[in-house]
Amino acid sequence: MKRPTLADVAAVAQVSPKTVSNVLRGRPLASKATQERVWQAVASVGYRVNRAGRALAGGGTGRIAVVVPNLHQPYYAENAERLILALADRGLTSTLRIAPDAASEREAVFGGTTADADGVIVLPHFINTEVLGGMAPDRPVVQFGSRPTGLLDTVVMGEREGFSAVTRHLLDTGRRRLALVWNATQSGRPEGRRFEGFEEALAEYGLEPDPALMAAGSDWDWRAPGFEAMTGLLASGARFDAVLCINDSVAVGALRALRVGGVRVPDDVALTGFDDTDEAEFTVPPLTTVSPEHEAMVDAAVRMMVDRLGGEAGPPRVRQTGAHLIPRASSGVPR
Amino acid sequence: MKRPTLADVAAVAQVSPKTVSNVLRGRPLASKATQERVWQAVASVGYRVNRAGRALAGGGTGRIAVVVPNLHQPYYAENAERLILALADRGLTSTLRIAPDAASEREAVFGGTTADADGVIVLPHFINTEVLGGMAPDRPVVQFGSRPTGLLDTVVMGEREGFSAVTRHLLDTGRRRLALVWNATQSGRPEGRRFEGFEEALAEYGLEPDPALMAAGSDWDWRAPGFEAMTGLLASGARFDAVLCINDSVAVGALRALRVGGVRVPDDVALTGFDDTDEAEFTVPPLTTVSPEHEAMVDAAVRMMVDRLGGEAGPPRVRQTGAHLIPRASSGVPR
DNA sequence: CTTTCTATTGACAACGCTGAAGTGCGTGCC
DNA sequence: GGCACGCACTTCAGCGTTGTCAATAGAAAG
Repeated sequence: MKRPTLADVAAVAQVSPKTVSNVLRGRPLASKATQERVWQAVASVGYRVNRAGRALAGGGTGRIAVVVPNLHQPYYAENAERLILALADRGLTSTLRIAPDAASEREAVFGGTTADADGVIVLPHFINTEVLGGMAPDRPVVQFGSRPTGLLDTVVMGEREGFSAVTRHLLDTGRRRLALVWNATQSGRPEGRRFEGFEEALAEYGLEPDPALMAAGSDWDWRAPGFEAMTGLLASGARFDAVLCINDSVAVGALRALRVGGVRVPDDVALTGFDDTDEAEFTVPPLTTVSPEHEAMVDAAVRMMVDRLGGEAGPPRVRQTGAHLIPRASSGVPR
Repeated sequence: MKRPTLADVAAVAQVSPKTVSNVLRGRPLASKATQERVWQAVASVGYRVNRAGRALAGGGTGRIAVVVPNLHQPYYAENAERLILALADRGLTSTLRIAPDAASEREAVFGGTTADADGVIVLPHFINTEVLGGMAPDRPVVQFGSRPTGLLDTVVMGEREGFSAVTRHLLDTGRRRLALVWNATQSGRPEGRRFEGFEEALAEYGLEPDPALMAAGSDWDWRAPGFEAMTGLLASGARFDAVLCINDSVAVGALRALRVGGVRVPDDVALTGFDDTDEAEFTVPPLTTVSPEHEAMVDAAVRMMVDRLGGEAGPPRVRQTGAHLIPRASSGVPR
């Protein structure tokens, strides 16, 4: 009736509970024969570990916290899903935490609200070197995306390569006046690896970014800010024949603004996003975007986590994945 | 250095650990004065309960599992977010589980994979009376959306009212040949409360559903099936002046198919969705949809959960919320 | 001035598991 | 033959919390 415990398994296998525990944890202490017997006993009584007991005794919780700022942005939802499923493949359960502001993000990474997890994978929105303030967490933390701080294991996408690829793509197809819809930054101007990729590609054509063609949405990467920024750019009277958005959601907002403004995509203006979220495939017209190689990123993040849980020491590592262009109709050649 | 325990609080407050526990759980056993003292001690040592200890001792985990089939569909991601945040408001932590198939959904509801939760809120994709097979779970389970089985507490949206409202809206604005893009059903024909709403509204105009104007996507409510179903309908040569989709994602897929087919929305054909997901606001043209009153649904679900956790007994309840039309350009009057 | 309550608090033994520290017993070595 | 050693396992105590039941004190009752 009651859920079976280690002791029940032990009784059946004719060994001590501790031995059962050792076998379950994969410790190479027991003989082959004993291991065999234990596993059979486990199966026969239908044993499943009691995580509370294990956690209390110091054996860890077997749980990884996945921390995102929200789930309504496809970028976060889709990556959270990929991470959770990948962790499950490795036998790790996960618990998702939504940290909508800087304080809760920090809390989630450094303990408080995720005390019941052995490790944390965070898709940060606020974290930066300043926020961390030199603190190092007391358990494995992997940062997924965003700028490395040097304090956490981090997986970064090929932001620079990816963005220079879209930029080149637009230049190659004859666009010359490239506008940017960015998210707000401290400095008030676009910055970061993606922007570097942009400059890099322009330079190859002997061009430079034009400040008059840059629009920043709010700090939050999302559709409405993209819409507003684009609307503002249109109202400014600036002339451009392509718009590069910092990500897909912003592009979806921008697309609508272009439509409202009577601008045809791609005939009058080409439009591109970044991230390869599902929504990009079904916009009208479908959105050209950059794939950050989701599989590779998730794989790298999970692998780093598993290694650290396995006791691997050493300074924070940074793994970089590639990025490739996904050309679609939104950046098609004008008729 | 170490995380403070009940004993530490007890020492400061000059009472036994058990009394501290009682105060923390809100038991009305201790005197006012003692309660006061305990709370101050808690604050002064910065105590936070150790959930593993509590769970082991039988005090519950204070955790609610939110179960969804996936996170890449906005409907699930957005509602999971709302639920998680609403639970947090009530002081309940949550753990999100992805159950992509019938077996894991069942497992999640009946224990196995969510043994570490005091209760479960499930946004089902597979659950039906048959799958449950008369089983009653041994802890509070609230079903969010989908068809009630009579076995679980359930929150349902105003599906019938909502769908009859969109239907009437289309009829009121002069549309007469209404097509349906549905998800696959056992019977192969559209069914369910939404369909009833459709029939009901048609009947008011002396009309009947036309089988030639019905298209079913795959079982999965998602964009690609919507695209395929719509493409098929267009290829069939059927003539229609409006398309009602079972939900927003399907509508997004259908919109693209219409566009590819050279059909103008809303000039040639009006298009509608259901669910009021974020994506509906930013399609081109923006999508007319039905809001299931998210706040009310989430509120009802959380409230039922809290009541059950509080020990409320009785047979499964069903709470129904309303639904209202959100008219947008996709169902505008043709010029 | 006992006796019986009532209100408040405490002692104790779990809960299921794991780290640390053994216990035997057979081997290999000089 | 004596001794150290390694192997295969076990014993023990305790992780932080809670339910059960006992204990204490003071008040009310007789």
